[in-house]
Amino acid sequence: MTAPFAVQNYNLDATLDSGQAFRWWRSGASWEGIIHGRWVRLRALPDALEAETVEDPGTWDWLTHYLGLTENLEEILTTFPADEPLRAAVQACPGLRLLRQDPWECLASFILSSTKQIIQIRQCVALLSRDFGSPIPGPDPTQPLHAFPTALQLADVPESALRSCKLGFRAKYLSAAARAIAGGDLDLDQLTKLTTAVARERLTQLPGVGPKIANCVLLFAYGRQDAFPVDVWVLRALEELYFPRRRPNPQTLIRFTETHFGPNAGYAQQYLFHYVRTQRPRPTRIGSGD
DNA sequence: TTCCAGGAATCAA
DNA sequence: TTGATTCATGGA
Repeated sequence: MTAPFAVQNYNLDATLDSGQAFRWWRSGASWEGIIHGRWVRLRALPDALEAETVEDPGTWDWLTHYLGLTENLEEILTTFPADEPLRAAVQACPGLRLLRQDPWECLASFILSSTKQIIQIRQCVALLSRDFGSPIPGPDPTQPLHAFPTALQLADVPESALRSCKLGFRAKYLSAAARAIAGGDLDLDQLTKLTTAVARERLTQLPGVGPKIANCVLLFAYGRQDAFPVDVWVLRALEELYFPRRRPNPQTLIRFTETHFGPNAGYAQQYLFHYVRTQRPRPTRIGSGD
């Protein structure tokens, strides 16, 4: 089943490969991934995206929602502050988008992301899905595919089995989170009704979820533009691009992110993140320079 | 305050 | 080839 979706200024490569989501594989000029338990192949066309599925999905709402196809990127960009770093970041990667992921998959993925690099996170997510996710139909019957395991499925998995997916010390965090969701202690659907601050507080009550991971979930799953995840890359971007001459303390930096970037701060964060990761050479580490 | 837990890729030496 | 670095959370 193939369908085209008209969209302007959508950078599929950058969006699917920008550390937001971890179940996408480049296949020639296309991307293959799994969204809500459905295999899908995506291809960029001029002013459109083409999607291919194995079965007739009926409605395509799950896909258009995930990809944020109704979002008006041009309008979002006009809300950015007119500063040089953001101008350069947007110019460096036009069409970069934010995805709208499933909250549980997003939360689980970022719990196991802590102190891991993107490639390792992808590996862990693949192993978890293979071992504990429900089988789903794919284009090649000899190649079994799996949905990302639900919280209910993971809640019953012994920690040792999670460790075999290379989760390391994060295994007990994922296990506890799965049990909290499966047992109803935390209702991910309810978070949509809460303010970002309160939702963040709920999320950080889970073990293994600090402010950075909570903000990733709030931004990448719930679309909260007032969630501004600060990881080592964004920290570097803020320091080098906005405060090149002094080293502000983290408090000052956080306050800066809360006010400077306007109503679409989350989008600004994504552009800065992608910019420092791809455009700029790794800074040469000079001993004890600071 | 500092260290460590798991671990695979990436660089510098 | 070896060795250092990367990643972010929580506990000792």
